Amino acid sequence: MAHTDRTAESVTIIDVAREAGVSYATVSRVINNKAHVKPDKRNAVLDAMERLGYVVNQQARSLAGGRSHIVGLVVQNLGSTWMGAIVRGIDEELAAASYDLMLYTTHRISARETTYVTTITRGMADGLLLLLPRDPASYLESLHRQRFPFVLIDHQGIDDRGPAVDVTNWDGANSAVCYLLGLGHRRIGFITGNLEMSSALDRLAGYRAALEEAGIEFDPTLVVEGDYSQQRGFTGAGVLLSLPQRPTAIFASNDASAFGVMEAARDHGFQIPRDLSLIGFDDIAEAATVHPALTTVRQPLEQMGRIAARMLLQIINDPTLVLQRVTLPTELVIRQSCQALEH
Amino acid sequence: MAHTDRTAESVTIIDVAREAGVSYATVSRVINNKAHVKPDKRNAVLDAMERLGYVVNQQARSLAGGRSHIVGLVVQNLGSTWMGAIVRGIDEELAAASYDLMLYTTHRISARETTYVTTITRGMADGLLLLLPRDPASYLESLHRQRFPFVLIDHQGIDDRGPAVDVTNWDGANSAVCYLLGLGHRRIGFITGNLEMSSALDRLAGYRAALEEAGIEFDPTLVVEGDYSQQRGFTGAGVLLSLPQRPTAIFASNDASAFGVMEAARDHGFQIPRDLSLIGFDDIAEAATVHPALTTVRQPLEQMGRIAARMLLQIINDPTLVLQRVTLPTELVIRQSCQALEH
DNA sequence: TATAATGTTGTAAACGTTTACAAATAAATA
DNA sequence: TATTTATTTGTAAACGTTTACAACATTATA
Repeated sequence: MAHTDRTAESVTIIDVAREAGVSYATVSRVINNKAHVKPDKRNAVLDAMERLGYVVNQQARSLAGGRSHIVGLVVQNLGSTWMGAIVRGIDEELAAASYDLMLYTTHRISARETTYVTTITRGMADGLLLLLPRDPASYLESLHRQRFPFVLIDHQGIDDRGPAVDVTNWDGANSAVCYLLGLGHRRIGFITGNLEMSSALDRLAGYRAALEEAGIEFDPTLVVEGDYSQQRGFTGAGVLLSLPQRPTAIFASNDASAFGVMEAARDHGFQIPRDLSLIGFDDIAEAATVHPALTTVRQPLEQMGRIAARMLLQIINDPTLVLQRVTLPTELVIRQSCQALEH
Repeated sequence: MAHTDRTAESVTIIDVAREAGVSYATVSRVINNKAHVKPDKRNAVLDAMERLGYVVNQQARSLAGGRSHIVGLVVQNLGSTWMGAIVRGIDEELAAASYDLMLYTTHRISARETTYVTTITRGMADGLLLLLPRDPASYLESLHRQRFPFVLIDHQGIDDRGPAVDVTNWDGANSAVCYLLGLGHRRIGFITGNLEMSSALDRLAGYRAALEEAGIEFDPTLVVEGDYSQQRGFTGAGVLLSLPQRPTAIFASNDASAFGVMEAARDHGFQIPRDLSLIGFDDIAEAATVHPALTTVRQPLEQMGRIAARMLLQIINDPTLVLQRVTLPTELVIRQSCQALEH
């Protein structure tokens, strides 16, 4: 209420102790919710804290051996809806535990790798969330050796060992293609993601498996390499649609490239879904608002973030814990971008 | 090279001092590039640091009264290309100064406002970058009173006082509309941004001024309210295109809503630019790859981030410095989404 | 060469916490 | 009630730095 800015000159644990008439150790116990404090003293401390507008000094706390209450987030870049959703989930979960988020870009890390990771692990952060690091092998190894808490998001890890969160990429791709097959499509184009990422590989494998199951021979000309960008989706679709025997449906490895396919289709005078069926992957917000609304494979992005954060917090609180990889289910969301093939 | 992980057990300034045969104060001087250290000792320390793999403990450093080398970034959400570009600029600039980035969401701040801001200012961060906070008045005031270093990005501030970075929103909108007028358009639709933001207000004013200059009476039915989202751009364009006297051109307050206009135009069977000219604002990456490529008003997003970060660093290093608002120029980027009106 | 001025180095205290340990108090047992 | 045991509280040291100050070494000036 009225305790606005007396705080400006730094209220310490000692000020609180004096105000409450106890020792500073007792104040520390109250702050950290430790046992062995009588209810009346506890209340006195709480009151004093409120009155003085005390806030803990994290630096001092973590220097003294406690937790820093900071989690590091390693990302490539923040400019995608995809990332935004995951980070939102992470942030919500961390906020609930009053943890803060430190941002590290992979760009920086690769520069002075080991030193940088050491800097992070040396006190600055209690744990690390690695969001799709392209080639994390080297510092992953280092983190592992130092037994520093970390969780991988949407990445296979070095050997599938250790805590991670991902989704059923193979299943998702597989069911998307099965859906198209069910609609009567036989020539189904595929635009890959960035093939350095395991998610892209898994989706490709899911596509191929679905065709194989259906007894359709794999045609490499129907697969073009992309990189999860709208631009590459556009050019890839351009190639596919210019084929002598063009595909009647295209499965794009993510929504962004599917939007590129939409552009290309329009350029070629094809209407979706009448002349071409289209499926994406991710279900980012735009997928529902685009026209025609995009049929796509939903990844529970926000939930991925939440769960990863929760796992990390668990490990931080109990370092002996050995958590396994969590794989969340994908789900085919049927909208207006596909239709049955007419003969 | 070979100093991989001896670091695991925490190398301190004292270890370095022992190794180099000097006192720890000297080591501190070397680390902070202070004067009064003989070259040979300086080198001895540098060598020892390298040999031991020393990295500074930020917590201890800032507790002892130094800088934390952390800058806080306050944002609403990370899911837009727009934000991604700005943050990239910020990150690059900070990396060069070996500053780290702490992420704070406005969502969190509003919850326990003053306390939260105090927490940040009390040691955790040396300064704050405020990226488009919707209504920052209350904590802005608090920051100002505490003389805590901060820089506003793309926001007017309480009274236009204090350090900030923004762009010529009015000019940009004005020149876009002038361009359309030059092409012969007279009925020009406008889709606003989120009118709680000053940028949206400025762009609207620029639009109105251009019409007025050209002696065209302002027609309120040609202005529909949006919120910078693709979705609202779509619905807004729907309204405009269904008008008995539909506009021959639309100026959307940002690229995302312009993409919505594209969808709507297609739905109505209008082809851009033949039947409808369209201009956006921002020049995000997709603007160039979309089809037809979008004519738009470019904001130097990455540069905004860079400059804001640089200003903040300046203020941190010299708190007496009084920096003024920096307004960067926008630029009309002409692509394929507009054409001259035929009579 | 003696002295002042300047440059270099080291010692000690401080920053705000946590935590091991000791002391004091209260409760339980004989 | 005397003694043991458990609970509560306080004191002191530590975490890894920065920085004021004092001490020492060097160079410049007279």
